[in-house]
Parts: sequence; structure tokens; C-alpha cells
Amino acid sequence: MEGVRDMSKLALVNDDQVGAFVQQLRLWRIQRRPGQSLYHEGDPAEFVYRVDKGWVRLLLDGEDGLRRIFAFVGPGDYFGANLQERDCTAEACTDLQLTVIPVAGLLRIGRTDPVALLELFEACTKHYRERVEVGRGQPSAAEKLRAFIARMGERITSGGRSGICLPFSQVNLANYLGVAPETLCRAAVQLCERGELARHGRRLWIGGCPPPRQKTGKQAKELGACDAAHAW
Amino acid sequence: MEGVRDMSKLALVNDDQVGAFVQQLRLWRIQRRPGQSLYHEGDPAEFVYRVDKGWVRLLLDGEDGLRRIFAFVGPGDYFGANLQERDCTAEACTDLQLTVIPVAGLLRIGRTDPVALLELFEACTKHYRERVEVGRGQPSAAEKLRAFIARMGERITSGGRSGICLPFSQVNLANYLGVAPETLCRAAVQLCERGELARHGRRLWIGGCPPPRQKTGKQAKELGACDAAHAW
DNA sequence: CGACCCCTTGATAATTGTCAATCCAGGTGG
DNA sequence: CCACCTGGATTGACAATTATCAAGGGGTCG
Repeated sequence: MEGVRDMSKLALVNDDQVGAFVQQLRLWRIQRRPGQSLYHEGDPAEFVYRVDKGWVRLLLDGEDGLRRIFAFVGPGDYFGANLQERDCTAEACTDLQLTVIPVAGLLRIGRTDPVALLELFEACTKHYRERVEVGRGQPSAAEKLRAFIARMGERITSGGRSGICLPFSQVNLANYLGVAPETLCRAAVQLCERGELARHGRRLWIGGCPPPRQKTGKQAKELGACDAAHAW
Repeated sequence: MEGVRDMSKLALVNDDQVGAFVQQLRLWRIQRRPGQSLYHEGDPAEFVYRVDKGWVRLLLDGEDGLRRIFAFVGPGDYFGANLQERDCTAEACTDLQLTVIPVAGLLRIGRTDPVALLELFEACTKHYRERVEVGRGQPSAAEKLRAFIARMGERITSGGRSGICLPFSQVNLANYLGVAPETLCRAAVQLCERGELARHGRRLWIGGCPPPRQKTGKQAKELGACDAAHAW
């Protein structure tokens, strides 16, 4: 809970300052398709990113060959603040639109406003801090999922939307929560029965109800709306 | 593993730079006894700390009243880099000797060397990054413990010591690893049988073997050596 | 319309949490 | 120096949760 409050404060206080700060630099935008990677663990770190549209997942490649997703980065979030090399891999969960911020330029203008520079880096480490709260203790899978949708719910209310569909597969979410996909599925069924979660097609919705059911062609259009929703 | 490499690099490359950086400020030292707290979640953040001797634990107080330890901070480590307010609680695990670094001063001299300032803050967030690797996936309790002692082993080799005794109770370690104390105990027994872990009195030792067994009076003296070991 | 992939569901085994009792190291006081 | 005391550590038994394996169904996309 505390982390959520910190998050909202960051969004209210720092984003404007940080946004103005980075505007001093020459920025540009890039797009990515779902599954494409932005950088890999070990790459030299040259850019910080801001998500304008879509969702990014941050993950580590375990020595056992398993990849561990530890953060989902959404619209308005910054990520990729590494001084030397990348400490994780970043991939697109959805269609993606990003603003690219060169680190070299950040360090240059950092002399004028070190606080804004720190705030930008702190915004990027936000995802690591949140991770500390996830999967801690020994709550059941249902409680992990409930905590997750609660945190995601914070985003939709601040975005002024009534609902949001999870912009990634259940397999990804299971990986993130540290449970087996089957376990997550059962937990989702459980929360759906209690009305804490909704389902529309293959997508899970949190917050408001999904749009009314229609025929297949219509559903595709609704999914378009879903994409718009999770992209703000 | 990757995180460990990053850590060692930080220790080799940044610490000297960061140390020289903070030397520009007026620093002072404080002591703490085991269990005493340095700050609580929500407190205004005024200081960054460097551990000179002993160990600190960082933890969150869950809404269920349970505290979750997410990091152990040891000699040479920095912690406490928050811009606004504390995002966690810091407590002494052992007898503690710390160097206090005022944040206001850091921000002031940050204009001259923003990179060093960022490196200091990055060194502080190191513990959050490491946390991402812990408890991820669904390894067994024994594997979690094995991964932990492997990471701690890195510290002892870099410190030039042959062994180190865990400077905190098994309850704390169980909390950190996200398992029940009984489960951790069983895992410890398992690793002790395989020689991956040693026991001396009530303390667990990793790396080199504990000092030879002697009589009670002697053992107390050995434990003093243990304290010296975990304090470097 | 068809194929592929993800989701779902069931059954079973393994791991772990929980509860309870006991042990023992380390400290205390006599 | 020794008996006592206290709290963490240990051990066992059991219940609960979850991982795993396997099979089937349904959505999504070509």
C-alpha cells in the first residue's frame, strides 16, 4: 500500500518536473511490436525510455534458462536507467510507442538540476521497489493476484478509465507472480466468481466491466478498444 | 549470477569514486545496538548511510502487521538514498558502525559530479535490484538458501576471509527468503549434511569451516571472532 | 474455415505451512 | 563456577497449497 502511495506521488510531483527536465534534450520516438526486445541484459546502457503507449516487461534470464518477469512498465512510466550496462532485458508486451532519452545528454544537463536527474532515475527504479512488495510473505496465489489487480486498479482510476484489460498473457502474469500458469488460472476463476475480476474473450479485465458481449466481428472491435484502454 | 557480477563491479569501480565523492562533505559516525532502528518507513529522508561495521536489515511493514525483510546490508554497502521520505525501515542486525552522509550536501555537490551522485544512489538501490533475483521462480527452499549462501560467499572471498557466520537469526533469514522458519531449518540441515553449510553453536557459517570446537569459555571467544568476521 | 496456441480442467504427487512438543545454546544470577 | 532460565532452533505429524502431468476446449489469427 505504501508503495502505491509513493507511486502516485511520483506521478503527481515528479513526472512534470522530470518531463520538463528531459525536454531540454533532443528526444525521439520509436515503435515496437509485441515480443520485440528493446535491450538485453549486459548491453551497454545508452538510453532511458518513457512509455507513451503500450506495455513493457522487464525480465531476468536465470541460469537455468528460465526467464523471470519482474516488472510490467506502462504508459507514463520511465525505465532503463542504467549507468554502465543493462541489468535486465526489456521486451514489448504490446504494440509500443516510446520516447527515447539519451543517457549522455542526461548526464550533461544533470549539472544544472541534479535533483531532477535523480528523480528520473528514481522513477526508473520504481519498478524494482515495487517488486520488493510482490510475492513477499507466503500469501496464497489468489491473494497475490488480488494484490496485483489492486495495484493495477490504481492506475486505471488515475487514468480516468472505468476498466482496463491486462495487456499480457496469463502465462506472463503467472511468471511475474511466481506461480504456475495453472495455479494462476484457478486463482483467476476464483476471483471472477467473486466479481473481483472479469473476463472478456481471453483477456482479463480489472476495474470496470468489459464491454457487452457481441458477435465475433464485434468482439474484435472491442478488443481494439481494449488495446486503446491498456494504452491509455 | 549476473547481479552478483554487477555487484562486484560496483564494489571495485564505484566505491572508490563514490567514497572520494562523499569525502567532500562533512561526515560523521554513529553506532547502534542490535534491534535498534535507523529510520522508519515514511520518515523524512535526510541521510544516506555507509556501513562500516555490522549488518543492517531493510524491511517493509505489511498491512497485515507482518514485517518483510527484503535486504541485508553489510560492510562497505550504502543504503538510505531516498529523495522525499523513507520507503522502508532500516534496523541494526548486529552491533553497528555507520558513516552518515547528509542528503542536502549530496545534492549540493551533485552539480560538480552528477555521475558520482548517481553512482551513489545506484549503489543504494543495489539491494532492491538483488531482491528481484531472490525468491523468483519457484525453486525449493533448499535452492533459495543455496542461492543466498552463494551470494554471501561472494562477499567473503572479496573480503579475503575464509568463512563468515550469518549475522542474523534464522528467523530473519526465513523471512527474507519467504519461507517458514521450520522450512528454512530443514533446508539448513539438508545443506549441512552436504557440506555446503556449517554450524557453530547456533550460528550458520558459509565459506570456510568454523573455528575448531573448544570448551564453553573458548567458544565465547570464537564467537567474538565470528562477530569480527561478519563485520570484516 | 482451419490450425495453432493458450487457456482450462482434472487427478496426483511433492513441497511447504502450521501446530505442537522438545532441545539446547547463551545469558543470568547466585 | 554452577544451576537455572529464556528464546530461538529443532523435530515430528498433519493439513493445505501448489506444481506437475495430461487431456480437452475455445479463441485468435492466418
